[in-house]
Amino acid sequence: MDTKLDPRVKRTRAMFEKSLLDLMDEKEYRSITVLEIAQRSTLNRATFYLHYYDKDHLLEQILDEALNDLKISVEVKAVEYEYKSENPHPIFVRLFEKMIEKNKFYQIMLVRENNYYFTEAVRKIIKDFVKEGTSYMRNQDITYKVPVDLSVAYITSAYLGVIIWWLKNDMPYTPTYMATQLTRMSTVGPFADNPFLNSD
Amino acid sequence: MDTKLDPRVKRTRAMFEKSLLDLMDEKEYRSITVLEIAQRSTLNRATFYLHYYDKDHLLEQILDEALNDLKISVEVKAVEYEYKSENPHPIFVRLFEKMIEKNKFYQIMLVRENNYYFTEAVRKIIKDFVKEGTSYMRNQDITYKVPVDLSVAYITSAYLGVIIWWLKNDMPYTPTYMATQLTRMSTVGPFADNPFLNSD
DNA sequence: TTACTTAATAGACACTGTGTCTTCTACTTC
DNA sequence: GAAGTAGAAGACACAGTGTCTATTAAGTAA
Repeated sequence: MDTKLDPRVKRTRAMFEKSLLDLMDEKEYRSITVLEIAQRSTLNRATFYLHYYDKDHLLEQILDEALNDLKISVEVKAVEYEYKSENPHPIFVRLFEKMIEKNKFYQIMLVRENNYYFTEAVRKIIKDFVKEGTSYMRNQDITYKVPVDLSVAYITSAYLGVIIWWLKNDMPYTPTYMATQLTRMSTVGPFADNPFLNSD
Repeated sequence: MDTKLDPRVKRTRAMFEKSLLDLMDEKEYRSITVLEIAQRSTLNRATFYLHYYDKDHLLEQILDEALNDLKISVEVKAVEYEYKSENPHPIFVRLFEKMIEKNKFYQIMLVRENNYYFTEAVRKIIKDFVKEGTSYMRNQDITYKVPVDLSVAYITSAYLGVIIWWLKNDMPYTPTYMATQLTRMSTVGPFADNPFLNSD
């Protein structure tokens, strides 16, 4: 069903996708028109409507493809990981590596455009990862003082927010460093010696 | 300069503001037209352009007023606070109280519409609050293992994200409880006894 | 109260962008 | 080579924007 597509269709869609991405690199999404996308593609505006309902539909296709690509590289393929170690989870490292690989794309969607659909999809991926960690903790009979749903929302938002901060600031730290620091923040906190543990 | 406004102008602007807010309660911002706002206000469309450049400009005015209101209730008015105590910072509690007071507004802007301008302004308010806490820590000669800018981004995003989560879920916890849990999360972490501190 | 000033109305206008449709031409596939 | 489908080109009605002008209504100050 994927290979049996008319080569003209494949070519056309690829051109529309590339054009929108190029335009989004130059100006904000809101101000881009279907005519501009068509002209940039050297295709006719009517042809656009042969493939998409509207501009949003084209963007959605692009985002879905990117999300698929991200999900694949973050998939758990029999990764052995010891939660007690100081090393970050390899899947978490891969997330940062993917974002470096396609950093222009992620900067546009997560930072500049702050695209809700895409951001929430990335949040979901992070959330699933965070949930795995907390369910591991509960299996180890480690009890939470903070409600689990609240603490999952906390860590997920923190991870996502820092990733966006990191992209915005042109990725100043390596994937391994980032994954290590975030893991540290969500488990032992930011301090060298926790000053609050005595007064607890 | 505020009192010397023509009463007709005050009335007109208030009507436009109310109309847009009412409409945003019913449908998404994108789909609202200037004509609709005018009709809802029983005012003429041309009158709208006497006061605003466009729809975005009107929304900006509304958001600026709301931000001003929020900033005032979160202002540090000689609040005595002991950082070592288990009690949350009273200013932090006030933030949640304000959001309950105007919960419909905050739900629309921070959750449903996910308005970038407003969300970032709220983020800034939270960030300033977080920064105060970390600068207090540094004055106490408490050293950070995680870079400070990274840990500020982490805590700020976590706070903001949990606030949005809390609004989305119809504020299931009280302001004091929320402020307490978030303070706990950012200092001692989510666990009753931290299982990572031994292996550190 | 009157006279001056400014707001709001009502309707018209040009303009931009959308989404659809039709006819014609050019590929692709069998 | 013939049939089927994709894309081009241009026209269309429509919705919404922002501006402008002439007219009416409301506020202000002597």
